[in-house]
Amino acid sequence: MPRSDTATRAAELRELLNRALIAYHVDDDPIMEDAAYDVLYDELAAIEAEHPELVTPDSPTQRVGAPLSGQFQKVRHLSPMGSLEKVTTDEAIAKWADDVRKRLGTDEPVAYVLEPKIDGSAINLVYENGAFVRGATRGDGVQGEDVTPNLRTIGAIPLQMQGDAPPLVEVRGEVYMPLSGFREFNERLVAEGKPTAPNPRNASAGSLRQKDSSITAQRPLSIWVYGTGRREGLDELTTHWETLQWLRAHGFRTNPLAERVESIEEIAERVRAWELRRAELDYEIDGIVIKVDSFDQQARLGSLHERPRWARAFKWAPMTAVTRLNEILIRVGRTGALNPWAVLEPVEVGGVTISRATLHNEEDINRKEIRAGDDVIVQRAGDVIPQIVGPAGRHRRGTKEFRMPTHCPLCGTEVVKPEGEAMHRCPNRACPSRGLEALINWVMAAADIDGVGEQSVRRLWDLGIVRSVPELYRLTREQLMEVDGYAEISAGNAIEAIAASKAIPFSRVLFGLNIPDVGWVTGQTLARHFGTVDALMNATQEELVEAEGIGPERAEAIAEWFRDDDNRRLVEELRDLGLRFEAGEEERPVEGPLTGKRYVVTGTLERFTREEAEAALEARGAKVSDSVSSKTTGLIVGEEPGKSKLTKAEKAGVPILSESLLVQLLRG
DNA sequence: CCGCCTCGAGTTCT
DNA sequence: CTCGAGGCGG
Repeated sequence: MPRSDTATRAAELRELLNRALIAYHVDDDPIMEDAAYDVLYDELAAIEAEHPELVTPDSPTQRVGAPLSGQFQKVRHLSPMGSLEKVTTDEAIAKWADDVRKRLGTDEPVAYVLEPKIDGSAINLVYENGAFVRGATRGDGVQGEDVTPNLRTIGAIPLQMQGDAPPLVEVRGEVYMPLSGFREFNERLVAEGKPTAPNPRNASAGSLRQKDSSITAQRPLSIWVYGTGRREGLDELTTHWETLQWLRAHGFRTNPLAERVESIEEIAERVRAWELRRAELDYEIDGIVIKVDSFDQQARLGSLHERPRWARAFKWAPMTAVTRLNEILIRVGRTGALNPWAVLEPVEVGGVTISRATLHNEEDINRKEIRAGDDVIVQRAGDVIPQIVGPAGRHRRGTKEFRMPTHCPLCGTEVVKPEGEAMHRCPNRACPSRGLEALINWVMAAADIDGVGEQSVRRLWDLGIVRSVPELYRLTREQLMEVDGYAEISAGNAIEAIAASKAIPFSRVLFGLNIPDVGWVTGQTLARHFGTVDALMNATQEELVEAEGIGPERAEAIAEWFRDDDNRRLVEELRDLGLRFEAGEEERPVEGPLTGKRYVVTGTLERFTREEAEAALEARGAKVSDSVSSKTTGLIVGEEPGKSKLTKAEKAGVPILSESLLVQLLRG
């Protein structure tokens, strides 16, 4: 082949391959198969090997260079890469927009551009006459590290700009690792026995700082370009939105989700829409960047402390975080169940600081490979209660699988774990933890005594003053005043509240006795069915099964509890103290306009507390339960409702009622 | 015997 | 709120 023809062919191939790269990475619309690309790439590489003088800097074969020896060079950005002021609430956005309007004049229209805030590495790319000459990390904003060889390996970064090129332009973007690529990358690391990367941001930042660009070339990196720094000869661009279009037209990968809005109200609405869409993306975004569109307005707004007044970064409170699990402790519940919980290095998740989390049971802990001493991922997804998802990355050296203690940490009794059950239990009925937890349950839940809190109960227990429910009712004001925090008046009030709680209905007394499997509802069932404690105490298993919701298992557990002499003595003691052991008014089923209906209440109501609303419904004969099923008549929804209840109601076709409808319902 | 439903129990933070 | 498990109807 004559030399000139070879040169023509090389140029053709270069042009075609570069176009294919843009189609694949930028337009997301491939123009050739991977295999075809490889064939053409090999052809070009062969020509270049034979005619080194035909190699050009923008040739796709030139994306991987020689390994770097020594440190990365520091380079000054031509114009500084500022940082954005953060906002986390709708109100803060509104306040900012207000400030913008005031500074620009209240009747001047302002348009905003919203873009996803990519969680990756901020990068500055310098193009001279259309050629990519240098790229650097953000660094401190003034100077960063020159990582040009590594950036050249990223297919989505054009080595030569498309179309007319200005003499000089700095192009800014965020290099990131797509989630799909991140998963594969970590799988490869696992296969090679290497430590995995904790998150995509670390993986991309680490990839950019490789000394050998052939390693970076193997990493699944991409870029979203979002603007320019210094630019020469681009005076025709007068808005940010136009700049994004221009960048895209010149072969840069701009994010298709970017939007231009003309009112501040739309911003709040878009922010919410994106929060929902966020989980579907193949990359992580931690917020939304909001910019005033017009360059003229941007210039007039200026900056404050190096931060532009014309832009804000809206950030969602992260719903997961990584922190150290310091210790796994055991708490023994009122039924003797051993409950492991994690002591965490305090960390902020979803706007609140988390320092502890429950870990359910041994099997669950080890299935998730949770170990004391490791860094773990803490999550607060949708719900309020934090959970530990698993270890963040590799186990630290020396951390060991969790083992439930073989003996109760409080009384030393050997722990049992019945076949097929998930929970370990301390079988000692006299275990101090059970007595204490039972007392707390009485004060906080069953009798719900005002003026005495969990901490006071614990202190009374520790001081040895109150170690049982009867002792609580024999407590004197003088004794209570030995506890910190109680003066004459508060102690007197508390003693009165304790005495008043003797009047709680029979069903609540039953709940407070700590009979296994007897809670709020079963207490009520038993009170109604048997009427008196004597009838209940002497009931056989067969008689117990007659009651609604009591099967053989519960019947046996209840009968066994009442066979125990200590328990029978407790009942007698409480009866002598004046507690109620006969069903009264409260236990009589209410007949009313809403008899036979079942409601569930979720969220915060304006005119009542949840308890008041539930009591009002029950007073009219309705049954209030706490989970939605197809049998639910209606779900009453207040502010900030539980999402799972709403979706379940929608699925089951259960009507959703507002507070005003509830009021109408109560009126009849 | 399976699947739905309900109950019990343990729980986090401000 | 969520999980585990008993109750119970199909």
